[in-house]
Amino acid sequence: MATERYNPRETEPRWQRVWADREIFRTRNDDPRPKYYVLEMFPYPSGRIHIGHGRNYVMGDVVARFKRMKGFNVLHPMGWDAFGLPAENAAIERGIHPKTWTYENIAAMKEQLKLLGLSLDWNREVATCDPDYYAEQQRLFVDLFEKGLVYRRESEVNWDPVDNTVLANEQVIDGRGWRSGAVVERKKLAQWFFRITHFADDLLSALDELDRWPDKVRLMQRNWIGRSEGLEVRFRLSSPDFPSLKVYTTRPDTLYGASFLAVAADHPLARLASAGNAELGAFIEECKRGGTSAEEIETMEKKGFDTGIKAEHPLVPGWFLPVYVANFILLDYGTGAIFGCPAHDQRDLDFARKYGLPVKQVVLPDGAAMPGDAAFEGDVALDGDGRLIHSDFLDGLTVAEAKDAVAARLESQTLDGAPQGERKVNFRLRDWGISRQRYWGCPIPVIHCQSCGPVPVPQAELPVLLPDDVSFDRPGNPLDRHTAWRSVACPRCGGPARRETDTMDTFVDSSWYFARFASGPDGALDRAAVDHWLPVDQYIGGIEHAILHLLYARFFTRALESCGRISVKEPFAGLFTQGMIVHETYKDVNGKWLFPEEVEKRADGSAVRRGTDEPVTVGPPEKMSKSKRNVVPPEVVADTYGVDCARWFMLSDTPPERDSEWTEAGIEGAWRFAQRLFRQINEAIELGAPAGAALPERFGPESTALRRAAHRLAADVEADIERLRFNVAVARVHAFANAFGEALAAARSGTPAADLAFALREAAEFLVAVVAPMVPHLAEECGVLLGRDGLVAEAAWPIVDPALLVADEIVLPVQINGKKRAELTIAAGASQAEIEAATLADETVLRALEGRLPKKIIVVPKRIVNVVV
RNA sequence: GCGGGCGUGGCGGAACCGGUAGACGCAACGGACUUAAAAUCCGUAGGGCAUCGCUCGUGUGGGUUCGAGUCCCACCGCCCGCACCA
Repeated sequence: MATERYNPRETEPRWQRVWADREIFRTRNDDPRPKYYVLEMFPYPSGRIHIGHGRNYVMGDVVARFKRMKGFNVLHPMGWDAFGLPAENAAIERGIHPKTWTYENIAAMKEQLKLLGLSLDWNREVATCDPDYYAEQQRLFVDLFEKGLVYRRESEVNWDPVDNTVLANEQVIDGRGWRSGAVVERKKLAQWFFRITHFADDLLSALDELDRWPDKVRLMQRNWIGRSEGLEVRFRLSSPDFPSLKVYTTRPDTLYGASFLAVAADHPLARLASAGNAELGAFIEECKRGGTSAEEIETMEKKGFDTGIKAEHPLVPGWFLPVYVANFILLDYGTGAIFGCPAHDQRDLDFARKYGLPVKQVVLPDGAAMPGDAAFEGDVALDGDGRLIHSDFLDGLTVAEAKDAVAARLESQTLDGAPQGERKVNFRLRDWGISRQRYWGCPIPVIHCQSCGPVPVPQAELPVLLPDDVSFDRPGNPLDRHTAWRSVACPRCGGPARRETDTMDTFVDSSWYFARFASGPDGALDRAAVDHWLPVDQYIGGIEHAILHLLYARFFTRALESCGRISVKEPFAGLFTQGMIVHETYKDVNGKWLFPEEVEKRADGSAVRRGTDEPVTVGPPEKMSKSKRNVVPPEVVADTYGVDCARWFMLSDTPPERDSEWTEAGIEGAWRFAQRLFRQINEAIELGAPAGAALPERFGPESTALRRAAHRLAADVEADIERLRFNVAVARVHAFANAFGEALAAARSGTPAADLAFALREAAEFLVAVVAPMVPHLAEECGVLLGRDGLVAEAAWPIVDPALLVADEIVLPVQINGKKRAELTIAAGASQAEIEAATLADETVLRALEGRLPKKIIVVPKRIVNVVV
């Protein structure tokens, strides 16, 4: 039979039109079926997409299509995380308005995304820069403000002293501003904060319930929140102007090993001490140099400066410790002051060695020999468990007991009329600074009045729209310079006032978009709809968002709940973090990056510039990026192989959470498979029973084997998709196609009997349904061949007969002393005794035993037999 | 610096809860079909010794166990995040 080849260039656009015309992916909130909300993290509209962007959308689409087949009312929306820095950079570099640039990018990327055949409800599309989106965000801000979850305080920014502008961390390169090259300083500005720490305990404990999140993400969030139980200890100081210093520690047990105290450079004590000490003043100034990022602060050389002030040890009257200012102490964490116990903390040890401070061991690790001397010699701090030594009343106690004993002692001891110690729960998590001194973001709806202070913009006057008439010819925030926009009347007293010119962190935009998708098109949060759809059943995105975005979204959902806007507290019930698509990089003889289509691979493994003999250097696979040109545009793939092949390839081989390499060979393999599948379906229709044939009474061994394989396929792939193990699902389809191919070959040798004809037909229908979520266009085409009514996209998942999933005979591997020596074929229901008897009667086993007597036989049901001799 | 993860044939990877390591695919090689090519189909295939078979083998080194890719300890390499990139 001259079977036609599957032609994606013709069929794919046709089926996409059919889906669009019939609006089958339009989701209604009043649909009575059980809901299922699948969401991929929405993209930043950076320009054009490459095939690497498509991976997580395709994964989400497989889940969405599969859940539809399982009878769910599926919500699968898409939008644009459209505010942010790159739009302003485009404005500065190319003179194009951020709004124009952004909306042009959205239009282009939407066209490209549509090529992928995703089952999205485009009616719910939003861009966070749409006024109706950020209008609601401003209303939510005011709600949070009124709830006391928003406040203003000073906090540090990266300051470029040449451009006189605030820099993002990524704009600070080696401690210098990216444009001016000036050494960056830390500068304090009054900024707006969300009180995320209000929910710290709940954000932490609720992680236990998120059982469909990866453990690693939950662990990262736990560590980020960083709950610790410790002690605040007040030390009496020798300074009359600063009588005591409060220190937070999680290791009060090591207090007898203390050798110094240290405070942050911007601690009030540091400022006070520097008053009469120019050298210390200079050191504090030096500490302000460099950016604000923790990475920069913690990797720089640890330095300290002795203030000359002494602190009296709270447990040993007359023992005085020096007080340092140190560049690695953060004012935001704890009390901004620490005591250093060098023997039991690595950072303190490095510091003590550098400044020649004593190092006294006070914890003896379990099993270690008692040192003769309290002075500790090593370079690796002992931060593990053990028992206290050289510590007076603590000697012999465990670390935990000693912590408690010190806390009890200091709680009852007073200094200046108050307890000297106080047990305290502390969090590493800091409140969320949302102020950005930039134009292209959601304006913070606050008006500053000289007499009334900061006043939220009244609901009736919202939204505060971004003005369009701005210029980017100078560094800094154009809103600051826009006097007409800035000047307003105070909503409270009517007096002259000015608008807040900070805009919100774009993480605010992405902290509630999933709730907006659930709501209607007018932009307001629809409580009933949000409560119906949330939480998102399956959220899919990159691991790089494991902490910040996900934590902020969890916070914001709680905040909205506490304002009475919605009833849900946790936004994402299921989370999956997918890997990136990587591609080889290519450089020509001049070191210039080349696009993949400019490179030709020769049979000998060498690479040359297409159409020439110029050699090309092939680099290792890296994340697809415009700058390295190792990108593959989706149009090119769609035109040559079709998007189903691209989808199939993206789902194949590599586990979805791992990075996957895009190769020409891989996409060709997908093409071959698509053609093979199409041929097999054609052949099955020719040889198999007609549509709707009655179930035969009896099935022979061949037809039973095929039916078992088909039903097993549907059951296994269903389980694989539920667990998002797409690569395994693909492998199972391949394995089934191999079995199907054999059955078809056997059937072709004669006229198939009724039972085999039925099984062939059934297998074809199962196969098409099973691959439909992954290659939906091809499946629709096969659906037509099968004479199916209606669209495969709207069909049901195959119904599996459980009787066909159980085998009556199994093969058990037999080990002797843990090494496999034989195989035993035995009834699936055989008892332990029967298995043991059969094992010892087996010829191969007896030969391998060489007459030795079995000491023990371990039978693991349906798994393995191990004979120990 | 701190937190988290990953490491299995030539390549991508499979292996449930500690139970046959290498499923499935790619590349390769051999064969069939063809005037030829493409396409397709069939077959071979971790290393070593080699006759059934034996032996080594999941980044490295130790350990627990009847049995370890899987659990524990130490180390090496790579990747992600670190609060103003999104």
